[in-house]
Amino acid sequence: MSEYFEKTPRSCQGCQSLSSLFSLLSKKELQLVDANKVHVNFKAGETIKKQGTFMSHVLSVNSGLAKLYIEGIEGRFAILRIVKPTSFIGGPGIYFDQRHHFTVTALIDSSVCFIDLQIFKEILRGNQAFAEEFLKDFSRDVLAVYNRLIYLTQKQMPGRMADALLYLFDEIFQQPRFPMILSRFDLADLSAMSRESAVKILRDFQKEGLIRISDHEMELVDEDALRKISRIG
Amino acid sequence: MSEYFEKTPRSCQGCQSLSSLFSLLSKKELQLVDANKVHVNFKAGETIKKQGTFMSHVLSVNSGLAKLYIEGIEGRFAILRIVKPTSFIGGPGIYFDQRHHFTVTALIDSSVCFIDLQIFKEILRGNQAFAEEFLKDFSRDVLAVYNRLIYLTQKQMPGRMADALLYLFDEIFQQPRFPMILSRFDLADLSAMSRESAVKILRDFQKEGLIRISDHEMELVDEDALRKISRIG
DNA sequence: GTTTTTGATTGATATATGTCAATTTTGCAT
DNA sequence: ATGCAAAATTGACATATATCAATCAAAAAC
Repeated sequence: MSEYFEKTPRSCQGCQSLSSLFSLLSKKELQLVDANKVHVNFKAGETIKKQGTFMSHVLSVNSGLAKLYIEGIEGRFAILRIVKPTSFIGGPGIYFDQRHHFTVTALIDSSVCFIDLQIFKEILRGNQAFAEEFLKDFSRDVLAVYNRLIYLTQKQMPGRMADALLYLFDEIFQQPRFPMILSRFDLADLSAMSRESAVKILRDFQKEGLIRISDHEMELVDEDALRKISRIG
Repeated sequence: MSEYFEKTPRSCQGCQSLSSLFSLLSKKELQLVDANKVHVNFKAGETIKKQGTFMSHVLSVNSGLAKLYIEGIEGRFAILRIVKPTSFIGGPGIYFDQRHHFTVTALIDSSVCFIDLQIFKEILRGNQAFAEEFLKDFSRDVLAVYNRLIYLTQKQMPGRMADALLYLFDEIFQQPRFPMILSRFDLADLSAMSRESAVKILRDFQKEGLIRISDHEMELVDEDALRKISRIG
């Protein structure tokens, strides 16, 4: 394990990497978080949180990128979303059973703060605005899963793959050209198909000039066409 | 429209039909609910709440049965769950955008209380135990959607249909014999397949003696076999 | 009671998708 | 650089699934 505790723990006070959610905390509350957090660095490929384990902490991703996925049937995975810096990871376990219901794995070297769950809940109880914003965040995540459910079950493979690529564009990189941090396997898990099918669809997209894949880089060449494929399913 | 206001509005106080969630309210809070609710009866087939509309109220289903579904792509639906009496319907819209993100339709004659959303939120803010229980409920719903996402994308049709039937058994009727309130279309929407495919799978199940379908009644004859089909996907 | 409409059923067919096995490429460690 | 292991690719094939068109049954409307 190459996880290690940060040698020089910064204070949460004024930390630019803390999820924006925490901007609603008072100085006192932030100090409480500070005193009950652990800051850990992960290398690409390492598991940050494992589905099924006890939820002792909630997470704030300070830097890096990670995939958040449900471990499904017989070694198959469903990626719910890609986690980008300055975002909070909680999940339905916070209030249901204090367990993690997904696994989070670093895609590139990432830095994460682990905040004590009990302290977090305590602050939620005491700070109304914070609680509302937290719930809004959580609800947005839930809606994203609704959308995922619909498009994964009601579109065919090209539409699903187009959605996956456009998701990376719209939500994660905000530019049509981005590093290929997701393997074909990951893209398959993101669009609910087999690896081989993912490869074939991507090849088709490339042949038709919709995308370009060079070493470690993906470029969405014809965004409009991809959006059309997404629309017609 | 055959919806009509109840002639003799009962008080929420002591109402046996109100979702158990509300048992955590004080007398005062319950009176507040009482003063800001409307009680409406629906006939089978009627729409109780329509996706996309403004969420002015949250719902408590007092009696009857309803299907709760997302309207997806080009007239296709994804049933998230069947709503049985004494259950609460809110959804991610409460904290996200005050909109309904699913449609609820009565499967049989049903009676529903509409509780003013602002009042509901006010009570949530003031009653910690109630808020926690509400969040636990909501989280359970979210987990059910996670499960649904996995089984709908990672199992094939027989497994999905077996899951749908076992869901009706386990969660809704709690007995292997139950009225066929869901059309084949509904069962298809519940297991993410076409009507025709649903018909065929059900015919196969019947041929193999796993289920029995007589007029308006469904019986799960060989539960173990269905569970096995569910398991192997 | 008859007509009309809706839902259920069926089989034939086309398409989508997964699986398998073989091959190539790539990344990594020596 | 060299070799090894993992990932990506490919095409052939089998299977799963949707679609279509036609028929049948049942419920609702007249």
